Amino acid sequence: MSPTLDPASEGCVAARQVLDRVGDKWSIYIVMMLSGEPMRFNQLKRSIDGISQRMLTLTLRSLERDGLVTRTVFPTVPQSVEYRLTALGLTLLAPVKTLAEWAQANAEDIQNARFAFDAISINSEGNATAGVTRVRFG
Amino acid sequence: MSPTLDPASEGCVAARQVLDRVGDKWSIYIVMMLSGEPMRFNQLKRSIDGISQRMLTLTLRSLERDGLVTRTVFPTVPQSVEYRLTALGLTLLAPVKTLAEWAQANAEDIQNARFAFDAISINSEGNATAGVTRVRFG
DNA sequence: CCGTATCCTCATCGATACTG
DNA sequence: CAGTATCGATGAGGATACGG
Repeated sequence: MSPTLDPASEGCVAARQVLDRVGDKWSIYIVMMLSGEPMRFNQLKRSIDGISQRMLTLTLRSLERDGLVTRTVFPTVPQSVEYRLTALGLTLLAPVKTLAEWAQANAEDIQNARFAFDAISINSEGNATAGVTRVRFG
Repeated sequence: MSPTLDPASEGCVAARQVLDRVGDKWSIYIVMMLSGEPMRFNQLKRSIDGISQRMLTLTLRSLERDGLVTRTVFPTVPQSVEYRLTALGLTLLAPVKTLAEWAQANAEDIQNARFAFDAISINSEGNATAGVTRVRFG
């Protein structure tokens, strides 16, 4: 079909930009947590297992900077801060879900491929037939 | 619509798995380069600007391990090695393109949001009205 | 409650040099 | 041509402590 996409092409560059944005350790979790309702800082912190206060702050700031999330301070005592997806942030959910669906659909295949690959690696790969060293499975 | 996705839910975990797979610096470029035709090692190296021999090898191995790419050695002199997307690897192109399209559609909005955010940061953020410190733009 | 500031660790990645 | 081996720099990210 498509005749090889040049890495300098718009599509490649664009893809990498989203990945730089959302490919880090925590952004996805935060975006998905906010997909339903706005949440407060510590509420997010408790919901996302393993995230440090530092990384939650940093990731939220960066999402806010990119216009995906708004931060609203309520002058209660003690203060409370609410984070909410913007309209732009909401549109991000669709492509992310597409990605998640691909993952769920193919997780098993990938697992099998890994097992097969690792199994061969252990056997020190020896028996290549006619110069072809391809992983075979199934 | 959706009532907040738990980060431990399948969708979240799945999404992070793909991102771990394809969110690194070079995988996307390689997958997209191979989307049209199979390519040889140095051919890839020349095509992907800035990639080191080391990272090309590592990334290709990891793609091979996950069953996204096949590696075929031809016993020519000097030897040549051909990399090709598997059927599974080809299916990855669709979700990646979805992501790329989102990026292209919203790149400008994100840029504007960044400019706005950075501008406010410089002004030392001062004038919050009624406890709300939201970035406003447009 | 919602952060910021420091320190420290570990993985990632580039550069370089060397083999079949 | 297609790698592997080694080293060093950089930065992401956790732990902890403190401030508004």
